[in-house]
Amino acid sequence: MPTNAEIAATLTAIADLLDITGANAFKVNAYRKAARVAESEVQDLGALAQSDPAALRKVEGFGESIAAKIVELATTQRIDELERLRSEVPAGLLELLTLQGVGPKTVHLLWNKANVTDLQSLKSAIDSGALATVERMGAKTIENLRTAVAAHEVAGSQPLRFRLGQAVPIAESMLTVLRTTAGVRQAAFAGSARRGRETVGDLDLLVSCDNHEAVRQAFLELPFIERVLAHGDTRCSALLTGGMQVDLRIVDDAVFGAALLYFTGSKDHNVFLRERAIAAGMRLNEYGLHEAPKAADGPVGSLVAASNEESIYAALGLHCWPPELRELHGGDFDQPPPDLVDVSHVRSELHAHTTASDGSLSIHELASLAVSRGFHTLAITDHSKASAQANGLSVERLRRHIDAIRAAQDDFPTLRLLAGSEVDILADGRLDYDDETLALLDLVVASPHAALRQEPAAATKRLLRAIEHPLVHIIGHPTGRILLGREGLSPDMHELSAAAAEHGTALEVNCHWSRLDLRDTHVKIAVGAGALVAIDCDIHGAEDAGNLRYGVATARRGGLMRTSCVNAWDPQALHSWLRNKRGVRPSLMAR
DNA sequence: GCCGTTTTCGGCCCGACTGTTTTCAGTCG
Repeated sequence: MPTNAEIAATLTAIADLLDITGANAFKVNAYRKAARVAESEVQDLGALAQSDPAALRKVEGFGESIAAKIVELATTQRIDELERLRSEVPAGLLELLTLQGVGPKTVHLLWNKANVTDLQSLKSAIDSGALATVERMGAKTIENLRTAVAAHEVAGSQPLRFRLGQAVPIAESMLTVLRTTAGVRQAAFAGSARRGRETVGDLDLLVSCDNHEAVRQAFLELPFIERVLAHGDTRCSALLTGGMQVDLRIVDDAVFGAALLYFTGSKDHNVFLRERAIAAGMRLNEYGLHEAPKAADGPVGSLVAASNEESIYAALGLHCWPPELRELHGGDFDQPPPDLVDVSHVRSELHAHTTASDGSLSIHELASLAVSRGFHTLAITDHSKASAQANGLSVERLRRHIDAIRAAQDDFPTLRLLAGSEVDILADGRLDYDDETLALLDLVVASPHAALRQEPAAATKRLLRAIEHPLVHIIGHPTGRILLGREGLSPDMHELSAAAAEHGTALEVNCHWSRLDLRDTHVKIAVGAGALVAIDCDIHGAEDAGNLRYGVATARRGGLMRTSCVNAWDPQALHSWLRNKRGVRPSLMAR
């Protein structure tokens, strides 16, 4: 049965092939949008296609034709239309679409006028001079193709993605420099980084100022810029060392909000807002919300809103939705957004390591860090014995460690120190300490660290057993995935979330930018099931505290409200849950 | 191909930049 990711990839393949054949652009767009929907959908579309095909039609972007193709894929493992397209279009042409500056029209031209069928034949056509005889292939275009092919051979055909926690610091360091440029009023990063996506393809920087030229110059002189792709009066694009693309937009300060809204996206959200503007007799672009033109080709009417995002949403009769939720939500935007958890709500760290296992801070250093973060509770959760690579604690060492934690409590009157453990969930779901040992602890985080290539059914059973364990409070990084590195477990997240809700066990969003596990779609499932969620930095060193923002962004993308986030509770609610988690009801939770 | 507070047909977001062209096509976001 195809996964949602496989369905998305299939729909994208159809879109790419249709594009190259010169199909109607709106049709191509429909497939691309359906692919984006499939990728972020929390229902198992393959299973739905088999059990209730009619339900597919209720998903935004799936009409009669695309729903039928998903059913066809789920029941026959193939799609006739896709096979037909593949027989028609040389397979090697798809790779050309990934070249910088090369789109479907150019591929179509290369294929039909220069007999190019893959990367190799494109190189030959460039080197032999054959391309120069083709229409619209001037010297500059051919040189750009040569550069794009060379870059592609270094980077590979997968478009580069960068992890959020690596991209954001780069964006902020660039903004810090740009803010010192004369005439700069406001500066921010936008795009998928502002929406908190776990990986980003590029950086979008936005600056408002009185002097466009000065900002442009300052940008082009930034360190790490390897190649300038484009530079105009309002837009510059450059590649950084390492391959990340950075796009700078320069606008007047009066329209900063409109530009920020537009460049934050998502694409689908922009389309939604612009259509809403048209329906209301207005026009929306990056320069503001205006009254519609009097005549079809006439100038736009008077300005309605532009200086900030809130005023634009308000003028469209909408609530201002947070960037993390500006993805695909169909008609949801007419409703007020949920009261999402925020970085400022988080008042406890429930997953932290000391030098006793693989952390770099002592108990006292960790506690001081927690105090400086304004927290009321810190759980010390070093590794259990099975994590030998992380110097996991034997039962004897754990008992001494608990004593040391209890002894340190006296030095921190405003902070409640909890003696905890991050206990390995073994491959069969047993825990790495016996119940008698676990009962000594104030808090138990149970996490999978090994056997991360289990079959989904085995992984589900394994994690369910830990969720149902009465002494477990939190399931740490439930899938064990490493972004852009390791897929991790693929348990049935609906089943896990339902069990977590029933047993009062929290599922963790691990804030480290290489994990972000639970991921956004999993948080959404957990929220839908009414499960509790913990947001923890899994602190190994002081710098890890700065990752909180990434975990919170991931949780917000999943729609997590502060009432369901145990780290946002006041001390009474949190400690009451820890003592007897089954009994906790929302009335006990902090508001 | 999708969709509906202009609803089953006729729309579908819109502007910047580049390069090849003398007014525009293609790409990108």
